[in-house]
Amino acid sequence: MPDSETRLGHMLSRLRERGQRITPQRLAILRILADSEGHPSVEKIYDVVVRDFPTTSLATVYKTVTLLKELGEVLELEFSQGSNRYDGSKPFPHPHVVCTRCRRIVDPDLESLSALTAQVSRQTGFKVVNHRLDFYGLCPQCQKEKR
Amino acid sequence: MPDSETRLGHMLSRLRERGQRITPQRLAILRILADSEGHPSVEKIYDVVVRDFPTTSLATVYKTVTLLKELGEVLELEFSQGSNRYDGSKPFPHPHVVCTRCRRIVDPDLESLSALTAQVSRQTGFKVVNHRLDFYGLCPQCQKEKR
DNA sequence: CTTCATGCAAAACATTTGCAGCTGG
DNA sequence: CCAGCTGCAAATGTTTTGCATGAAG
Repeated sequence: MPDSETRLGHMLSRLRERGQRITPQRLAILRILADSEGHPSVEKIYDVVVRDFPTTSLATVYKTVTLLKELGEVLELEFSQGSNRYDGSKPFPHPHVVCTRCRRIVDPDLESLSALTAQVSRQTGFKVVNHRLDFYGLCPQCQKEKR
Repeated sequence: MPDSETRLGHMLSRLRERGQRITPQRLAILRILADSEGHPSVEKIYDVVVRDFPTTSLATVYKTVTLLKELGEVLELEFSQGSNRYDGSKPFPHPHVVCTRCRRIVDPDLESLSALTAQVSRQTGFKVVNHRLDFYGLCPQCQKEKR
């Protein structure tokens, strides 16, 4: 698979065409986000990056994530309690299932919400450009645990 | 309409049956939440309550809202940037439309998501107990404004 | 070389907590 | 009375910002 067709390759060229630099730290952050199955938090990304670059700071991770957000290359899932979670592999709105116990987040396969979006637009007069659909509950593993 | 059938009346009895006190500040907070068309933030509630009770503190509002949340008598809409918003008139999950410019929040009328919820449950093995569906965009008023 | 990025520390916010004093029932 | 509430201030946790130094291109 040619580099330009991978998520990482795409992210890299988006950065380059904006004249942004590719530093080793950035590359490490991009790698993690590009195939982020786990919807990592900034802290989680940081934990992995410091292994290779011990002087890395949280601020740097925040700055890079913010940059990618502006480019639309990462999807941010906001949570007011606990930290935000990020998805760089599917940077477009899609449903999530969130375990309220262990905070695991997975992607279910669902029909698109375009019909619903159109209906909302018609009804409220809003120009709808984004949406968020989360389901909350207990993941299979947490259902087995006591309490 | 008998008191027990209003949202306010219902909230009051829920508090009483748990042995919680009805203070003047609490009553004021409950009133605002009971017919909260505007999905107010804690700050917004506070602003209104201080008019009548100038010594009121933000902490008190937070504490009362937390209490109502535990009782399931208020729905919390979490936002990591900006403050959380609360709905005491419909304290069960329902879709919202959020203006990304002025932060106005309105309730569209949509079919229930029970079919979707069941599908998610089946597919992921999660025990789904809650959901959140937000649409983001510009409200009619903000579409008219420049920029 | 000249931006732009990094990394530290401090600031900014929303929210929570500890605790002395107050008050509803 | 007295358990529960209030209000102040301090603490918390996440994210942002300022700025001097460093490195990518």
